[in-house]
Amino acid sequence: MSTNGSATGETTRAEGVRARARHQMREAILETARSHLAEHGAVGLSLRAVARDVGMVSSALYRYFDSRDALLTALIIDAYDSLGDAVEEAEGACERDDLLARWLAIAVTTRTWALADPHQYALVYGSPVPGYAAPTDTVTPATRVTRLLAALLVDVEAAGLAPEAQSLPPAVVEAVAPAREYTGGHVGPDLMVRGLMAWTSLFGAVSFELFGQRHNAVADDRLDDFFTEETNRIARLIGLT
Amino acid sequence: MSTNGSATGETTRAEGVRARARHQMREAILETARSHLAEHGAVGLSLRAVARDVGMVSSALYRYFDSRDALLTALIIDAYDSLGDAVEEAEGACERDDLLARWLAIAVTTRTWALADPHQYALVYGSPVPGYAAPTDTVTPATRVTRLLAALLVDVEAAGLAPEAQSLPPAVVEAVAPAREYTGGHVGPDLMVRGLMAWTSLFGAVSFELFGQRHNAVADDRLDDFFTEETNRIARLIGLT
DNA sequence: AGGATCACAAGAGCAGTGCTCTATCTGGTG
DNA sequence: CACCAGATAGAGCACTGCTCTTGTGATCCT
Repeated sequence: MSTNGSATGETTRAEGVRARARHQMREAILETARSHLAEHGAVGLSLRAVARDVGMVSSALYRYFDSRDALLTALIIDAYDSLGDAVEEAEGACERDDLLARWLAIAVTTRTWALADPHQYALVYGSPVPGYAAPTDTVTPATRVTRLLAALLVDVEAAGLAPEAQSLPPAVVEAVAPAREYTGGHVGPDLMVRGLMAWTSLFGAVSFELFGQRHNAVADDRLDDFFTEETNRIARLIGLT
Repeated sequence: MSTNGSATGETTRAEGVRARARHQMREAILETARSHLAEHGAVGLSLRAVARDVGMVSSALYRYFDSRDALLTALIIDAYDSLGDAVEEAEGACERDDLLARWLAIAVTTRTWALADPHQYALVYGSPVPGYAAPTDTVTPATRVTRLLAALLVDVEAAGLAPEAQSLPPAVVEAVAPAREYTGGHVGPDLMVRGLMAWTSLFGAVSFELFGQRHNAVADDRLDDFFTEETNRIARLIGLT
């Protein structure tokens, strides 16, 4: 049986000093784990090193996290939430009917956040650690930014801004059915294809820049400008200009 | 001083039994390393395990590769070349003036290759192993597919197919200068921006599919169709339809 | 209040890793 | 044939994730 997992949610209530201490310990571990991640990356994250830094022996750490993977999972949720917080705040600060601003907020904030902590970005949008299957705990925080994009698409459709729809093969309509259902059916197939491509392009751009694939293609000191240009063009793709 | 590095190129000439045996040994190591990579991924690649499988003790392997990173580098070059071979062959089989076919060949072959060996794809287009700086040996094989895309863009421009150029901020023109220089200046700034976006979209799409980010957005049994739709739309972006 | 219980921490230990150093062996070359 | 560079083997170091056992101290119940 897992010693953690359930512990996260309960301890917010005042259940006793024991539970509170436990929760604080967990947070302390996570904090140093975060800094280790930022410095050495996911593959360099050592359970023992984290334990040392937090001032305990490695075996004691297993009271708080079942395994290294469990710790990594917590960090992943952490990262998703961190990105979610940043993007939601930026997007939320925009006028609701300024759809272009909302898109740009999402895009720019995502990139800024990724550049600030590349390892954290790599943890969630890089190649998954082989053999590591994302637990179901991660899916909810993972959808926070996609939910914003979905809502944006709904508003684009409602505002009648969607570009003239192309005719689509039935197979493609079926392909995007899950995504459309996610938006309550308020987004047409063509716009959904565009939206998914916008999503792909955004994270493709960030990944390429972060993982060094842009080297020798785009001037290093002009990456900002190029990204801006990209996001503007993607905005046009989904009818925002 | 490195015991390998230089050994790769020389041993093709008949320099003696010793050198030939050495080269064969290197190849044998690489072969089992390849299979280990395909099975366990990059982080799971163990030098000792490879040595065991190839029938020698781990320390002996260091005669052929200076370190685990050196072995990984060889595998990276391997992967780039494997992808380069596949894409070049597919693209080369197209009519030279059928630009759309050439694009689709590049795109489809890339995806097929990636799906066939995800770990190998992740090795070159996934998040880089932290602390690992790609040696200069890898840049040449890495450019093989981008070279094809660059040539394609040149032909698009020459054929006058490039979409009507938008006005570009000077900073963006500067940003794409390296890429344009790479094409001998035969590609205009606007088309180059489009080309780079096509490039990121392609690899963004493949990465998203491979790394599980498409889950719950695109129907699992319709990923092929969706990818086809994407490549067709990207083709339009660079004037191919 | 005393005793049972349980969460927690510590340590030893196992199997594995990358890598180094030394000793041994062997086979192509002068 | 003798020689010695090049190849191999093995021991060893410091590290990893993880388990098991033991000790300790706070909590809770009778």
